[in-house]
Amino acid sequence: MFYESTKEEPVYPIRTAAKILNISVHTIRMYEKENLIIPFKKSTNHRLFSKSDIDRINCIRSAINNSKISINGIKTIYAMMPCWELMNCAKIDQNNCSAYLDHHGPCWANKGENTKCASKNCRDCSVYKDYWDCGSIKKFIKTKLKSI
Amino acid sequence: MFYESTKEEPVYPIRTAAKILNISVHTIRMYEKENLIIPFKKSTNHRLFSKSDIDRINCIRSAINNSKISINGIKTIYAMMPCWELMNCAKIDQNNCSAYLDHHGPCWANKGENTKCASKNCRDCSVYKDYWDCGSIKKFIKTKLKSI
DNA sequence: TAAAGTTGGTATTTATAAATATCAACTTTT
DNA sequence: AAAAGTTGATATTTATAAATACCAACTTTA
Repeated sequence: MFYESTKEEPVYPIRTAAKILNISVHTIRMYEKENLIIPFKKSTNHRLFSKSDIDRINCIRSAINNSKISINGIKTIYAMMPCWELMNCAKIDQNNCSAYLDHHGPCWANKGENTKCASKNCRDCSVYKDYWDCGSIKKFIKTKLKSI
Repeated sequence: MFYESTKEEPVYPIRTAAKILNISVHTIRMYEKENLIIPFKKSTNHRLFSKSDIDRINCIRSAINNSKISINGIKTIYAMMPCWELMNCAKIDQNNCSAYLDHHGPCWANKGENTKCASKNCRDCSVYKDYWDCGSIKKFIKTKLKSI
């Protein structure tokens, strides 16, 4: 019952989401292909979007249209997020993980085969859910560095 | 004498730099206007570029042309650099400094009026000189977090 | 079971970022 | 003092990222 009332509940089919966002269905699917979003998928492979997904996509569109950051730019900014700190990854995992080593995309597009993330659903991960704008990513870095 | 031999020595007039980089003079000036580069300026306001400047501009062009990151994207990535850590800024300076608070451009485009950076020439600062690609910025974050 | 909606794919359009061209005034060099 | 180069500013071109349109096959809904 609690879950039902959260912003995370996947409720909107893609067409409804597109209408809310005032964009085309295919634009949303492009964002998925580019690894900017991870929609919920039903067993039949149909996508469902939550209120939080709508917020997230609105943020992406603002980055593109207002801040004039390209999609590849957004992916690179996502790559700056110190996911290994949030997830408390072991040193050995870090060096097996292209999310740690690389800087071309978000961790959920890069996760290593043998890390603790490999078996997880990134849609439910805090790195994905809570850090999708530049401000919150920089804020995370600040907070972590403050504890040195 | 030692200085004369470094990569930092400003030696190329803008036209020469443009020829080396195989771009137009105005493209270089646009990068400066966008705060991606800080050319050395003679007393007559004419620009001079060092070997290091050439490397830096080549890196910027690769980000634009190969990685497909827009100029505003590059500026936002620069904004992720924890300059306050490298500079050991006082807490009080941090909260007066838009480089710390903002995330729309590099610190040298944002430095606060009353911080220790205000009177410095950013061209000579390590933040500007040593952290101009995504790899080195992420690496800095990694290294700093490791010492927690 | 008919209507409405979704899937992945390719092809096309559109919007605009990035780069270039042009300009008169000024500076440096030889 | 003439030639070469630079300055900032505006206007224009070009390259392409972002978004849209279209498609046949499949799924859901009522």
